[in-house]
Order: sequence, then structure tokens, then C-alpha cells
Amino acid sequence: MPKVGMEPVRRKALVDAALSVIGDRGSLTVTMSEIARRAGVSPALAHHYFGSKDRLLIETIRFLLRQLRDDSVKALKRADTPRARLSAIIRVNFQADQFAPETIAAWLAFYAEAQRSEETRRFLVIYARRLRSNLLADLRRLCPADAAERIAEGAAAMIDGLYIRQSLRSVPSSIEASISLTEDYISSALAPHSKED
Amino acid sequence: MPKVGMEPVRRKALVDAALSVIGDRGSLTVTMSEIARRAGVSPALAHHYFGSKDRLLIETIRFLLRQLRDDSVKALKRADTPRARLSAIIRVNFQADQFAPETIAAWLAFYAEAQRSEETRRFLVIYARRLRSNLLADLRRLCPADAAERIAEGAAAMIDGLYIRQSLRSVPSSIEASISLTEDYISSALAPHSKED
DNA sequence: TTTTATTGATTGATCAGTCAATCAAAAATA
DNA sequence: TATTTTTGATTGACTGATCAATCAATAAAA
Repeated sequence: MPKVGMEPVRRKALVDAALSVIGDRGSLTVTMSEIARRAGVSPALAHHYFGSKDRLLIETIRFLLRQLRDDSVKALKRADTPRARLSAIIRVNFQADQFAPETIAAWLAFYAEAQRSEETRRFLVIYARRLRSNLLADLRRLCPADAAERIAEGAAAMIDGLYIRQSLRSVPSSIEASISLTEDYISSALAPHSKED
Repeated sequence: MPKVGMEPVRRKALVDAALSVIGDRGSLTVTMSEIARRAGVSPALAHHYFGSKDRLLIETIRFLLRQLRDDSVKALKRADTPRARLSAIIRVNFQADQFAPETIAAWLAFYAEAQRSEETRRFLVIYARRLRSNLLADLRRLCPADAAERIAEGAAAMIDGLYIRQSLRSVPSSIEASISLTEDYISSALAPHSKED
């Protein structure tokens, strides 16, 4: 089996496996053995490539973040008006794969971890800021700066809140319902500033 | 020392200690020894009274929930108009002690735990439903039923979202800012339904 | 004396992390 | 081309630490 060039393959497989195990378990208290087993390698190999469990977990959250960023960039490219761009941002956050129970569980686990790990916290702060500033950029074109800031703050909070509420699987709020709730918030918050009507 | 009637005293001390340790650590992966130490007793005593770590944790979240419910009941008693009651609900959720970093960390930890523990999940679902139905009751008096449902959903999500965003301590959003953001959401969502203007 | 409160000592399980050894491909050499 | 050397990939077995849970023993009240 020892073919050369396995490193990137194994790293990817281990990060995928970590995400999958974390999603299933809904917690970061997963063992290296379990992750390695799902990736089809030995626990020792996971340590070989990542050095420690913490590093593997950090790489895993970076992966999650990168994916969301890439999706955002792609979606924003397809939208032209400020209002369409706002809708695109909302849609990306509630995309099917983002809204899958395992993905939500993983994000939640990382939020909890951020209370202990400074590095994890930094990554999540990056996410929070990015969401806020993406919204802000387009809102500024639709209303005064101070209103834009408030609406961005509110919309970001609503998105995160719909997300966390979804994690309880209590009121099976659908993707569409979440999107339209956020859309309506932005629309009615913008209403007083719209030129027409 | 063995004075009779210590059980309720110890139970309370242990639950308080658990909450405190969880808040500090920002995680449920805390040891019984640590909790017991903070409560000033031996780990064995904690097991004696609670049977297991899981039970102690469950009692701890029940305590958190009961506290929030009691505060809500008290606040609602002081408000008379529907709109004032809505404000009261919002204010309770952003109360100083609820918004303290350790409390937020504890809630977050329990949300993560809810992915694994059915019992923990049930408790959080109760919280989510209560918030929603408290809001709903008064909203129904201010707008049509379908709009009330949507606004309740949105406001609950915004509250939870502001909460989780606060946990990152990135944009030091103040209590007042969070309250007014939620108030504004409700006001502007209600605007189209208001009799005047 | 019986009951309640309390603990120290111990056990058994779980895990992250280490390490020496193996195996096979690739590169170097003959 | 054939042979040897080097190197990357991989693992099984092990270690040390941590921790939940148990239990027998003690001490003080009732």
C-alpha cells in the first residue's frame, strides 16, 4: 500500500471523518481511534499527520469555515443588485448541507469548544465578522450607515438563532421558513428607508 | 460535622458548584472531583447524593431552567399591556445574570450536550417552546394569528442568536443594544398591523 | 444502638500520545 | 537492467494519565 503522496489524501480523509464523527456524536469528545477507524487508518497515523487531537480538530473547523466562505463567494458572484446579494448571503447560510443536522451539531460543538480554546474562538469570530460585514456592505447601499449596522447585527443574530434552534429539532422549521423569516426581517427593517411606497 | 439534614444543603451546593465550574471551563467535560472540591466536599459525596455525573448535570440544567422560568413569571406579573409584556420577556432573557459570560457558556455547553443526551434535549426544547409561546400569547393580541406566529419565531431566533453571538465576546454587544435590537424587530414587524399611523 | 454524613483508598475503563518495527515504492547505483 | 539504499506510509503494542464509580470504614448525631 505505501504509495507515495498519501499525505494530502489521508489528511482530507481524517478531517472528513472527524466532521462525520463529531456530527454523529454532536460533541467534540470523540476519540482519535473513532476518527481514524472511520477514515480507515490506524489511530497512530492520525497522530503522525496531525500531531495531536487538538490540531486535527482545529483543521476540521478551518475546513468547515473555508467551505462556507467558498460557497459565499460563489453565491455572491451570481448576484448583482445589493438586495439580491443580501438574499444570496441568507441562502448560503441555510443551504441544505449547512442545515444538515450533523453540520449543525458540529458547529455547535465548536461554539462550545470556543469557550476553552482561544484558537477555535478566533476562527468563529472570523465567521461572525464575515457574515456581519457581508451583510453590511450591501445594506449600506440601501439605507443610512447607522441603520445598516443595526440591520446587519439583527440579521446575523437571527441567522445564528435559527441555526441553533434548528439544533434542537423541536419545531421542525424548514429551510424555506428560515430563509423567508430572515428575508422578511430585512425587508421590513429596510421599509422605512425605501425610496418608493 | 455530620449534622442531620445536610442533603438539601449539599445538593444545592453541588449544583451551584457544577454551574460555576461549567461556566468557567465553558464545557461539560468537568470532573466530579472539581465540582466536589468547589462545593467543599469529597467526590464520593457527590456520587452519594446524585448517583452519577450525568444526574448531577441534569439537575444542574433543571436548576438553570427553573431560575429563568421564575424570573419570567415575576417579570410578566409586573407588566399589564401586551406590548409591555413582550418587553418584559425580552428584558428577562437579557438580564445581567443571564448575560454573564459563565451563564452563557453553561447554556451553550448544554446545547451541545443536547445533541447526545435525550433528557437534556427535552429540557432545552421546553425552554424553546416556553419562549415562543410566551411571545405568541401577547403577539396574538396585537396582530393576526399567522403574523403572530412568524414574529414569535423570528424574535425567539433573534434572542437566541444574540445570545450565542455574545458567547464569542467578539463584538462586545451590550445588554441594552441586544434589547433594543429585539424591540425594534418586534416594533417594525408589528408596524403594518398597528391601528394608527 | 441505629442512622446519617462523610471520606480515603481503590478499581476498572478509557484515551491521547509514543515508539520501534515493517513494508513497499522510489531513487540511486552498479 | 538488476540490485541496493533510502524514504514515506503504516501499524501494533505499550505507557501514563485521567476519571467515574465503588466500598469499607469512621464519626457524630438521634
